[in-house]
Amino acid sequence: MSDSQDPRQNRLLAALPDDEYTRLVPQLELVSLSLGDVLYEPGIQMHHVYFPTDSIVSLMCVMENGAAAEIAVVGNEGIIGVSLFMGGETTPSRAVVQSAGYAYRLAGDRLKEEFDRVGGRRSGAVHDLLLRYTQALLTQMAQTAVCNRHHTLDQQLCRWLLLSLDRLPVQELLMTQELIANMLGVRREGVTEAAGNLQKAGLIEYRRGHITVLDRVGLEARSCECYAVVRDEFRRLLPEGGEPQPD
Amino acid sequence: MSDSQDPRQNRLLAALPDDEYTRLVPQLELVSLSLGDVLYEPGIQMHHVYFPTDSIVSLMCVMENGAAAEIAVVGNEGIIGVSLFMGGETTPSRAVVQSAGYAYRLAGDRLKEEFDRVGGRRSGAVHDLLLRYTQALLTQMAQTAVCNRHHTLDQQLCRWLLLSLDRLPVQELLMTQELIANMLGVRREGVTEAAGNLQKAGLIEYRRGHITVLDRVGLEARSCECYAVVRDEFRRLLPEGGEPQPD
DNA sequence: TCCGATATGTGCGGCAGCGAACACACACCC
DNA sequence: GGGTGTGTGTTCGCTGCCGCACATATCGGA
Repeated sequence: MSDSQDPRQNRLLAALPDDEYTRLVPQLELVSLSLGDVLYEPGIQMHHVYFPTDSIVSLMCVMENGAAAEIAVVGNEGIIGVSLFMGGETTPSRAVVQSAGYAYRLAGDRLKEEFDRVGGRRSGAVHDLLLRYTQALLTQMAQTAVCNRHHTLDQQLCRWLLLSLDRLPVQELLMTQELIANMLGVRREGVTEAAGNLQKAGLIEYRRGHITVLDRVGLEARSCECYAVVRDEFRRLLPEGGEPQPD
Repeated sequence: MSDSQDPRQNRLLAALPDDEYTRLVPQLELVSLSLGDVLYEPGIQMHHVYFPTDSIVSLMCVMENGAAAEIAVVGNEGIIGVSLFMGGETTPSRAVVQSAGYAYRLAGDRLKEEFDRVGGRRSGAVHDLLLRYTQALLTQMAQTAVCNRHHTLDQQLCRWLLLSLDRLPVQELLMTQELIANMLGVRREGVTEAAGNLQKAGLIEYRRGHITVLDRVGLEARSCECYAVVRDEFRRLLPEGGEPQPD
């Protein structure tokens, strides 16, 4: 996994001009993230932002009674901890590692410094890039909201699989149905049924915590439009678009 | 309504330091917004941002089949058109006037100018304020997503009424059940039933497009926690908190 | 004052997802 | 290679909301 050891595996970092990038690199710290690790708790002061390379992190909204739902997913296209540069310092949501891997982390005040830097000639590449990412994040949340309202579990599962897949270098997810249910905020049995449908349709293969995607195009067809909306908006707002999809 | 003719009825404008404010004021244009007016369509280039004074605007996410859902509501605490300073220029959502009234509008490039201004001594008050507002907006969207997932229509109606009420100078809404249903992305009949429940409970009074809130505290008790989460986050992030509530 | 448009109330069958309880089956470890 | 824990499949009745169809009430203008 020497690939994950290159900060520029993260597409935000990769999109920075060389001078900004070289200024930041020495401050980046490679960290290994395990499934279930919690990067942020609601209301707790954050100290770092994270740039995933081959890990995936879910932003979850947790309610008083413990019920929860994923509101966005962040992989190598993004950053965890936008509130550190947005000015709020904390958020009411939780960040949980959904797929183990690596990320580079950076002290919040270091990022802020770079974010606020106007620079002699160049006008804040870090600043502009992070704001564009944040707008993409807004879109993802908005789409999640409307998706929760209108779409069936089958469709949402497809969307979720695709969004995760786009953020991984492989076509396989290590993920139990229980965990997926937690992310989507539904019953585990519901996921069992939906996943069974997809398997019967020959779109995925399931074996005890391993999901392999067999027919990506079929998944997209079965997914609600929310996946495409989010993907396209990321492509529009961020360099190199939503994903370096092979096909 | 001479009150609505004061830009500082809008709490973002009110929160600006005097020099920024006086620089902006001459550029502000008072506009009257009627129920149903559309300020932005998905993907269309925006030219202005809007600072509501006594109007309310809903941000809607509209799907291919026409189904829609509100993802956030903006009143005198906020601004419509964050993508103009976030860098995206457009959004995939629609902005619809939910409650008629006034707003001040400002050319996008003028706002951007002020947003990017670093200023001699002061470090971008406009910049920081708008980013904090945007973070609050993020929270509102996130909470909408989880609310759509987990809460009953009764609870959501309460939340919606309270959020709208906080953004109005009066305790009465001009709003048909049909429109509310559109906002929430549910059936009109469902709203009829939920509103009937609230009326039976003595919390509101309903008469053909007019909703009067009789027992605000009761509404809050019946609402899901989402209302309080959003309100508190606005209070935390923005000067003077979520609302100048009388009680 | 009456009419018509518009808003609201109500009743049906249907379905997706919930919550609980249980049977099975695979993987891994000793 | 046999157990044990943890994933997965399946069943039940129940509820909340949908989609449709229609009855009634209210407002505002001619």
